[in-house]
Amino acid sequence: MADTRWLDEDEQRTWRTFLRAVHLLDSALDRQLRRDSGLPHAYYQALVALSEAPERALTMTELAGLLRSSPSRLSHAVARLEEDGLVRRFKRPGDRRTTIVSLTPEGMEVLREAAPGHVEEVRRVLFDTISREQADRLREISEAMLGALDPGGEAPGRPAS
Amino acid sequence: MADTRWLDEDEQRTWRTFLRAVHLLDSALDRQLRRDSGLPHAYYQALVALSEAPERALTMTELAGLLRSSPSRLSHAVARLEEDGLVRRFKRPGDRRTTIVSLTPEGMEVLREAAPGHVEEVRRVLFDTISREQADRLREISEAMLGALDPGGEAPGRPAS
DNA sequence: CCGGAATACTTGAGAGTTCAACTGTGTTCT
DNA sequence: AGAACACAGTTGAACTCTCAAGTATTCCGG
Repeated sequence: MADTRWLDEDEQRTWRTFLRAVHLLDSALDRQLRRDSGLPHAYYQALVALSEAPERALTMTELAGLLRSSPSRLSHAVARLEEDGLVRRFKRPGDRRTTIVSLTPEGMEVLREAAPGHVEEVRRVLFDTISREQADRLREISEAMLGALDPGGEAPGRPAS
Repeated sequence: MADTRWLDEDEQRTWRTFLRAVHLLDSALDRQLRRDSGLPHAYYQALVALSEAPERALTMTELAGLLRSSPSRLSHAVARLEEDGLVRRFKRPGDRRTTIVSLTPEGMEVLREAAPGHVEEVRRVLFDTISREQADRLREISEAMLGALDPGGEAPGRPAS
């Protein structure tokens, strides 16, 4: 660890502006989802991932992988979602280690009800405030970040937010 | 609330890529800071804000404003920082409502020790992975987001990260 | 085919965040 | 002056996330 390569003034401003934007964006989304559907954003994302999976079911490990979540975090989350009846958990036949999580009809319903408001919020805080071209740049930048942060990670999938 | 303006495929990919990048970036920073200094990122930011203030002191309200933090969150945070001896709290003479938080020498020292590693991490996850030009674009995009998220918010300050 | 490593989670404790309610102080209006 | 209101912060409970351990299976080398 030699001398620190401090941030120059431009980098400082960029960094702080970015941090603040991300912080506010995250809070806005989380608050909107909690208010309108009772789910934190992270839990909502879990339901989305399940809804797009074949059979609307995934193993804990698969789901954790998609969400970049620790096993522990996911375990707690799924426990809560199961209590609420939004997902169901059962063992995979033939492998008693593996737990399969599947989205229940109730979970799907909660998702259907939450989605429109969520998408509106995503537009409000992001896509309505930047141009199409800026969005393209943002994606490139995000992909570059993922290079360092998520080596070997596939690009996220396509379907419904 | 008329028909939902769903995200098109490009927007979906951008959104998900961005979300994932931000999530990983945040975790990386938080983990690095907790490991190396025992402070969560939010607490570190509070110390930074104080260190840059005149007299290294701010009122709770001022600090909450700079950090875009709720009064409650800040109150809990400052309570913890005070227990650790990194900040001190006292009432403003002449206004018994107002609490002033000031950075202690110990707090300043913790900051000094944490800063280099933190900056390295910021470089690693952001500035080393994108070009100078992308950084400029990122700042513009972040500023645009802040237009919707933080109406009437001044641009963040300049000094040390 | 047996013992050690790897896999797939789960659990519990400790922190941090949120939300709603509450306390104590200034301000304002009449 | 007095009532109503606004302001500045704090508190407690519920919840979520993290980290370290622990449990239960399955895989693998000798």
